[in-house]
Amino acid sequence: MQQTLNELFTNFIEKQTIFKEKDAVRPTYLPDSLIHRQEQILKIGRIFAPVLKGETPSNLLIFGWTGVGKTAATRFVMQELRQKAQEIKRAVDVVYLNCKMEKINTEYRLLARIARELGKEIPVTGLPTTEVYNTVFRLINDKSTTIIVILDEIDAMEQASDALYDLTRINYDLTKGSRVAVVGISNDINFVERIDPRVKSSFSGEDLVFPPYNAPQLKDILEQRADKAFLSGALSPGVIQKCAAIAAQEHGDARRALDLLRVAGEIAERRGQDKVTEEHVDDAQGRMDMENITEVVRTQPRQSQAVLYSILLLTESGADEVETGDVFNNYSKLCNKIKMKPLTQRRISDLIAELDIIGAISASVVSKGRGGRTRTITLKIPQNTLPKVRQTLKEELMVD
DNA sequence: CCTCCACCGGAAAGCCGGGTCA
DNA sequence: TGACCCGGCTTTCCGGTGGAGG
Repeated sequence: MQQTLNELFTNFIEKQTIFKEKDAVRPTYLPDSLIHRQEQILKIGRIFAPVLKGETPSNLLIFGWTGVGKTAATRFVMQELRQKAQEIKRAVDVVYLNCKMEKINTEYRLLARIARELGKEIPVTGLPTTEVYNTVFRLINDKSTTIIVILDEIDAMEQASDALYDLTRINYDLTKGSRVAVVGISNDINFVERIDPRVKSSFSGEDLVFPPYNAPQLKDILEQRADKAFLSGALSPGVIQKCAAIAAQEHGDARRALDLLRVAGEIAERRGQDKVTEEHVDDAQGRMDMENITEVVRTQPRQSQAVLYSILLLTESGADEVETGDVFNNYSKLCNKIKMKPLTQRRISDLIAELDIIGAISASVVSKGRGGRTRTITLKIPQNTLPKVRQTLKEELMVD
């Protein structure tokens, strides 16, 4: 056993048949140059150039589907800007925050996070929000610098417009020449319509929309990355084309294209083949779909899982459309069986709505006249991943 | 045209587990 | 130690409602 494992490892190290530098086909990799985004990069640059003269730049909102280069372009510009600022000895700080991933969705958290970025630890909770604001304010004020706060996936902060307001208002109170500019990155164009008008006005003027990449553009991007990532000759002709074509159909998502290419490579590698083929791309696509879905299901709160499982059971026993009432009854029974405290129908109603948002089900309110008003629910999990999802739910809920 | 069903969904308030601070 | 704060989840309360059936 030991022998073979050892062999496996040495084999793995010595037998590099596919990848040269795998990181280059990860979406987080920032290449030396971003192709097909020159126009946007220049525009961002134009907006922030005043920073180099110590002037206040405007706030900026950037929109576009996922994987169209918003984050990459912004990070790219900031990198260059910081470099230039260093050359001419001007203080510029860039604070990059991903609101969704870091769960920054309240005033308190945003302020605390910025404070930490500026070198001051703030407890996760406990302090009055105004005190945190004052701390952040002092930090910025004393530093006499321009701080550019990048809020990626800013939609996650929708409920916390106070926080955004704070950030845009802070400039009026600063006394020692410090400045704060905000870059909001969102994949929802309607985001602006939903935010607080006070905040909206402070973002007025500058916004930038990133169009999706088309298939040829995606092909260029993949080729640029593949050059670094793969050994020469490791890709069969047509592989890149195929990844580009698939991703182009899904709103020109470069992240998706890169993931496909990387996973296809991994599959080929694991099978001990020295060439990535189109078939590997197909397999990669299937596997990614399945993994994404099961992962989402697995990481759902237990109560949500119970609701989903109830819907799944009802669907499997015939009906392809179920209603809130049915789900609730079934859910109650399930709770009884697995000894879990059942929640109210009101709450279940919300959980159903959440499951709709994450795409596991599709639910829409319909009126059935005398039959009352309810949600009509259909399961949205693809047939081929259904067994795996059911298995996952069973394990999570520990039902037999 | 009116009724009335079976929920929807907003508001407010409670509870809990995390924390600070004097 | 006790007063107080924060965020997340949940309950309680309750007014609202599209449209089939009367």
